[in-house]
Amino acid sequence: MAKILDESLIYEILSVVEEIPEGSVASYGQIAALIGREKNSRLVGRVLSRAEFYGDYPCHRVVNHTGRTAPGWREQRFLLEQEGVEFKENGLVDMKKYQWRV
DNA sequence: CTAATGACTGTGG
DNA sequence: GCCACAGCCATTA
Repeated sequence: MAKILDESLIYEILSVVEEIPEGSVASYGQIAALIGREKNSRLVGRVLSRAEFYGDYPCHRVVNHTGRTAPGWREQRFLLEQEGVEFKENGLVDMKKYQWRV
C-alpha cells in the first residue's frame, strides 16, 4: 500500500467520507469544509481517486457540487441508485434531496 | 527551485 | 441551463 498523500490529511478526509449516511451524497467542497480545509476540495478528490488503496470507503457517495459523478467511473451511478439515490434526466444527482445534511 | 495538473468551486455573461 | 475565467493548493514532473 503505497503512501501517496500525507497520512493525517488522508485520515481526516476518509473519516468524514465514512460518515456519509447511506442514500446521501456529499460534495468535495463540503467534505473539505468539514475538515477545516474549505479551499482544498481538489485534494479531497485526489484522495478519493486513490481511496481504494487505503481501504474500503464509500467514495461513491461523493460527487461535485453540481451533482455530477466522477468522470470515467460509470459504476458510481449504479452504486448510488442501489442506495436509493435518484438521478435527474441530465444525469446529475438530485442534490436538493440527497445531499448530506450536517 | 519552477511549472503543470486535477474525482473542485465561485462568479459573471 | 451552458461556457469561460480565475482562485485554490498538495502532488508530480
